[in-house]
Amino acid sequence: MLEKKYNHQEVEQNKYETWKTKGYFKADSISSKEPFCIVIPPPNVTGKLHLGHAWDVTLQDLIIRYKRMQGYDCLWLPGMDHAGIATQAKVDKRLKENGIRPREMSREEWLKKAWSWKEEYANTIHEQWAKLGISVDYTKERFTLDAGLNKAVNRVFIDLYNKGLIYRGERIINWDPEQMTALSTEEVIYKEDKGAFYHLKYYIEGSNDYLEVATTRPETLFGDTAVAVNPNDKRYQKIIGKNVILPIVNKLIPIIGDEHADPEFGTGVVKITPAHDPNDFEVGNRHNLERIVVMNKDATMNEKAGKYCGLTREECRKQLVEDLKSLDLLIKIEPMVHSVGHSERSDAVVEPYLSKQWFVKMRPLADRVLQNQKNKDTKVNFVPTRYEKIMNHWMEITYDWCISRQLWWGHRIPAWYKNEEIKVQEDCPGDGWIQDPDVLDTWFSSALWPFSTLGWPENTDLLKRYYPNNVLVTGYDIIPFWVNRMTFQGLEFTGKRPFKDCLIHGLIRDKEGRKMSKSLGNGVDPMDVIDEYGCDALRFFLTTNSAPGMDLRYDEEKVKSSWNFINKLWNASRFVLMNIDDITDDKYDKNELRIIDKWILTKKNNLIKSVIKSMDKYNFHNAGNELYSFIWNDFCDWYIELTKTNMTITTKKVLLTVLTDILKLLHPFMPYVTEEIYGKLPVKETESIMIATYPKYNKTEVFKEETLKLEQVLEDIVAIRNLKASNKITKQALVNFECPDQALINIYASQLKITEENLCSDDPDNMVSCNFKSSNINITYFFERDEIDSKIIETEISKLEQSIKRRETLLQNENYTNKAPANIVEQDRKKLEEEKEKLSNLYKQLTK
RNA sequence: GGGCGAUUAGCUCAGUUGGUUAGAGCACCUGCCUUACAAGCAGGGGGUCACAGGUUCGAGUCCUGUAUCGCCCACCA
Repeated sequence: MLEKKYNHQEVEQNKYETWKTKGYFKADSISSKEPFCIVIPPPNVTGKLHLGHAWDVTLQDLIIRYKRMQGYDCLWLPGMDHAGIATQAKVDKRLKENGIRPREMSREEWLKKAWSWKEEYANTIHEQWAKLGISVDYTKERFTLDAGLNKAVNRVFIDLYNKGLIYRGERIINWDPEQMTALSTEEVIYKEDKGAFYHLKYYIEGSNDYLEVATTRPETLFGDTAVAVNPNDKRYQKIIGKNVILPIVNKLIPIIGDEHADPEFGTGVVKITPAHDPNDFEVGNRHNLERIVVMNKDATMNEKAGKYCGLTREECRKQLVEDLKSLDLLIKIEPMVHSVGHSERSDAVVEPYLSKQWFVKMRPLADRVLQNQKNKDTKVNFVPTRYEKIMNHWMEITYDWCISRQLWWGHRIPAWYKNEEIKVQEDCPGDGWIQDPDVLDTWFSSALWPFSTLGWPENTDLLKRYYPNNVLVTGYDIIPFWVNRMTFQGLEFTGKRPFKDCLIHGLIRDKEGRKMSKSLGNGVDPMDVIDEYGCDALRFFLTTNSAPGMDLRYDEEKVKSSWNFINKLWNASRFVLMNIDDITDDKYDKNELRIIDKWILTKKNNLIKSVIKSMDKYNFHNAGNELYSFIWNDFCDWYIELTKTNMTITTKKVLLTVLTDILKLLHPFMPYVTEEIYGKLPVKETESIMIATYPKYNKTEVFKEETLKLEQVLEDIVAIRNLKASNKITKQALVNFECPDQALINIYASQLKITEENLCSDDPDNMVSCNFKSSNINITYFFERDEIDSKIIETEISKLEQSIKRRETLLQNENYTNKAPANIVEQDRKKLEEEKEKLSNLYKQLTK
């Protein structure tokens, strides 16, 4: 027998290990079953999982458990991401805390430390996955840096290189001076910073005139190789071709005409620093300008900066501005707010930096995606669909992807150098060849995740069976980094989309709607929530409190409310189990079904139909809310109450049937408690609910007529209770039933607590009669006159009268009756009749 | 500058292809320890669906515009 109160800690103990050892999580590859595959978005091995991860994996577990119960052969493939730059930063930080300078270690030694870090955090993540109850197939687990995936990465790199889609070149890239590596544009976060516009004098050669040049970055002037004006700008047209004297440096640089200079902006004169600005780089290309790098890799000034050599960018700017001022070359400093790029990981101000890096040529790859998205049978289907636009837009504007990183933690670039020669291949070409020391952007390997984890480039059985994946579940913030790149790599290397559907969820926010972050300290550890309320309560909260694609506010009250719901389920199950211990099978005799049984069976089947519909559309909040209201309102508040007075053997079997289906429908939402209760059922099809079959709509269990009849009875009961409550009637009234069906009379009597003494056959004198009539039942309540407040009845009457009037006008409107669908009009007619009937009963109550 | 989303009950959110008196949870009010559950039961109150137009027999839902908040992308010499 169940304990009186739901105890999540006890319920959730040991079950995960049992499921795992029984092999329930494993894909079975049985060819008669239809395959269904999800690959987990691999969490970074940089730390613990947060609430966002919990949400993400819970959604996937929900889908997988649902599909598994529906008879699919489900592979949910787990794994983790080495997270190059993020992990390297963490490992370095730890080494520094222990007084070790990471860059002074040998690469091999450092990698040993990194791998042991990986082991440590992988263990934590495994423990957390277990606590979240997720049914991933651990026998297929992968890591982005393991040998198989490395093979895939090399293959893709080499192949793209041979196709001319990967090249090495000197470009302006985003440089993180703290991590001392190149970044992709996606890894740069622009923030509004307070800066200034420094207006400087660039004297024109052989003249006392100067050009007023405005810049936010005076320290880069050492790299200036021209100043540009717009060729159409009348103010400056005449001086194009002349030279100016570069302040401090005192060398001559040309004045050039270039469209890049916007006459409307600033002074209309712009200094050109091709090695430190992407636009200037382009200008430099057009005018064949020299590119002078003025900084070292740590963003300190180099020898080109003369006496400022060795200073940081910031120090240099400060001193330089002082010096310009004293030389009367500074006109003014205009404070301004402008957006400045910061490194996503280190938060360092990113330096646009001329450097030799590897790039993926994006245009052809992106075009292929755009083309494919036009075909509804082969495109990636986003849920909600609006996110498809985000991907398409990215594909339209994307430019070449810088993929080399000056890091140690990652896939080594398969390129070899000997003097000026380059060979791109997996193995060392021979003596004297040196491999590129750099590694690839983490996302280069993550982009292959949907197929590399299945054994690609080998044409494995797994790949054939589970690719394309059925659905990918991730947050909208990851679309540019990951979803987009998986899509073009999938198309390029497998010829297919990586997944059919892409279910997008939002971000978890705190109760005030703020993003959860370390700096705000408003993060919530999912493990703490699980300790306090249980995994099932957390899961139910996460899956039923937002629509697809929307953000979710974490609200402890709602987790509590989920717990309460589970407790309700627990107690309802307790009631059922207390009453069915003599049951040996659940096959009820259809001829023995009473109206209440038929009603609940009908409702249950409608529920099944509607839950499946919602689940298939990823509308989990709908499915969950429907289950909630069925269980609480229909099953507990009505059916269980109705069974109490007359518990037949058939009713017991119906109780068991309905409870079993409820547990199965709820299992994807709350695996533990459903398993616990299922285990206590006297009759069940399988040893675990995980491998039981998902309920199906059964039309032989649907009884429309009886259901309607009982619904009316229940409505009456509510109306009578309401009448008694609003009139504060405490004395038991006299009641007269005119009804051929004793079963219905019993229902009224039990729910309204009417005993034999209250029954009367004649109209008593001096009492107010209240009539409730539904189908062929006529109930008359007799109350003491002073117990009935006529004002309450009058309000009722006026409400009804208004409604009747409204409906009559509507039905007289020919536009409406002609154009509206017949069933809608019919419904209105019916309602009107009902209202009129009700009204006449109310009049009787008033007049008698 | 371009795009997207939100705006519905005191709070947090749902609301299917337009269908006519708009739902839930929490909170609130009244009455109950009724043998599964007081973390509960029974009953109840509460909304000009941001605003202004339009289409329609009918609009929370579709169209146009406005406002406020939030996000994404681009630019910012």
